[in-house]
Parts: sequence; structure tokens; C-alpha cells
Amino acid sequence: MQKMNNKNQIFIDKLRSSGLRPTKQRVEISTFLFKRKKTFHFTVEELKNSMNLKRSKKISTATFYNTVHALKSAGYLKEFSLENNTSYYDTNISSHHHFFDNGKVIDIKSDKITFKKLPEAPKGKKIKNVEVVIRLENNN
Amino acid sequence: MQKMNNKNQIFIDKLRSSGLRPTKQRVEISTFLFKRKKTFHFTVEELKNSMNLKRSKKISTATFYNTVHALKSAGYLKEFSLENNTSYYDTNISSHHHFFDNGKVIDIKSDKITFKKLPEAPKGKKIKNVEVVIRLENNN
DNA sequence: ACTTAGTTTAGAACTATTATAAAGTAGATA
DNA sequence: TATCTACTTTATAATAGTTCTAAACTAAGT
Ligand SMILES: [Mn+2]
Ligand SMILES: [Mn+2]
Ligand SMILES: [Zn+2]
Ligand SMILES: [Zn+2]
Repeated sequence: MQKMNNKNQIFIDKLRSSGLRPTKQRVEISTFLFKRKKTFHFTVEELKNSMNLKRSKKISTATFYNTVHALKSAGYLKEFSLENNTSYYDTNISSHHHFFDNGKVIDIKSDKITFKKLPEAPKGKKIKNVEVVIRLENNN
Repeated sequence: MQKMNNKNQIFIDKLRSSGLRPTKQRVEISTFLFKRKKTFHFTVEELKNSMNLKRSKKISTATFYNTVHALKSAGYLKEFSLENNTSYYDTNISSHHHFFDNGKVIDIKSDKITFKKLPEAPKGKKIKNVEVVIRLENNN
């Protein structure tokens, strides 16, 4: 394979540090996910459809799942669930909260929510993170 | 079908007000779910397995799903998701929060968490509820 | 008791995801 | 650069949770 010009090096590095060889398909996925101004939320199916739309030779479903799982395990993606039995992924890996508005997911920056009171972790356990979901509905 | 003695009337009432006739199967499900000292969390598969274990004539999968969905739509159950693409249901329908501890779900009473600061809803929207998930991990 | 709209059920269908295994490739080595 | 091999991609099958279908059954009104 052709050596990539080094402007995509940071996307390649995410793959390598996720334990993945930077193949053509994976570099495209990593670049698609992380070369953007704003973070976003996606399902694997959405990712596959939007990337494959513009390609003649499609990337396979298994490659999308494998790559997303490895990036998630390495901490470059966060996973969450709505109430529809589908995994969603978030390219914003900082600790933050969400509005859920009929299937639409909107970030809430961490400093927009603060706590007056929080419970202790049960003994033998400690708190990994605290995440808030604010469900929305339409006015009237 | 034999008329139920009226000590199960409140479980029958939940069915009726969910738009369901109180059939033998549904009354057993409703009674199993709501005749207890403590609320609990379950998946439909778990509910089916634990109820059918002690029965000679099994209740069908479709009846479990139908009944749970109707009870949920009527507000007698709340639904939530972990990160495993399965729907969980909660017989505690009051507003409350959860610890998630490796697939185990523990209630946190509403008054154990209070907020110093919360964001406004986006315009045209209002807040339906605010729910906190505290993810746990083992000490050390 | 009769009637019928609603219900139960087995099984098929569907959707998201994971597993399989054959063919292809990255990257190390000669 | 040619060779080698462990890793990767892919088509496809398998699985799991859930929903749909339609025939047999039943609650409950008359
Ligand atoms: Mn997954
Ligand atoms: Mn459901
Ligand atoms: Zn987010
Ligand atoms: Zn709960």
C-alpha cells in the first residue's frame, strides 16, 4: 500500500495504539471519525452507510465493527445506549452529559451540570464516572 | 376462567388500565411483577425464564413482550438500556437514579442526588426528566 | 349459551451484532 | 526487491433480542 502523507499521522497513531495495523480501510474510518471540527454521535450502521455511500469498493460490516470496537477499547470512543437496542458511539471522550430528544442526542458540557449532593459508592467499589441524561419533550 | 379472589384486584386493575383484558397469563405476569416488597429490574428474557421455570404449561414469548410493553406504555414500568443492546425494565416508576456495576443495576433514591446547576432546555423543548447513572468499578 | 373482539401461541421474520474461514495484505526479513 | 507470515478483509453464516403473522382459543357482553 502507498505510504500516507503524514497529515493523517494522528489518525494512524490512534489505530496503532489501539493495537490495529493502519490498513487502507481503517485509516479511512479513523480519519472519517476524528478529522472534524466537532465531535459527534453515531451507530455502526450509520457510519457504514455514510462512508460507503461515496465509495465504489465498499468496506465490509465486519471491518466497521472491528475497528469501532478496538477504538472504543483503547478509549478513543465512548459507547452508550438509547432505548432502541442499538449501540451508539461518541467521539467526544471527555466526561460530559446528554440531552436525549426523541432519538436525537445533544452534548452537555461537563461544567453545565454540578452536584450539590452525590451518594457514596457501595463498599469495595469506587465511582468510575457520573453521567446525566436529560430527556426532553416538546413544549405543550 | 375462574374469577380471581379480589386480593389480586390491584394487579388486574393495572392490566385493565393498560388496555388489556385480565387473562390468566397476564394476571400471573402482573402479579409476579408487582406483588413484592421491593421493586426490581429485569429483562423480558429473565422474566420469561423465571416465570416459566415453575410452570408446566409455558407462557409464550409474545405474551411476555406484549404484556410488558402495554404495562410500560401505561406507565407501570420504566425502560432503560445498558450497553448490551437489551431492554431492561424497572418496576420502580418513581424518578430515581442508578448505579451500574458490571451489568448489575442498583437504585439510588431520588433525594440522594441533588443538583447545584442544571442547563436550560433548548428552546421549544422542556425537560421531561433528569436521570443520573453512576458507573462503578472495583477498588484497586 | 352464543357471539365476537380480543388473546395466545408457535413459528417465521427482522435487526443488530458476532463468528467463521478463505483470500488478500502489511510489514518484517533476506 | 522477493519472500514470508501473522494479521486483515470480506462474504456469509450464526446468534440474540425482538416483532410479526395467522390460526386456534377465550373473556365477557348479550
Ligand atoms: Mn459492541
Ligand atoms: Mn421494546
Ligand atoms: Zn456526547
Ligand atoms: Zn431502578
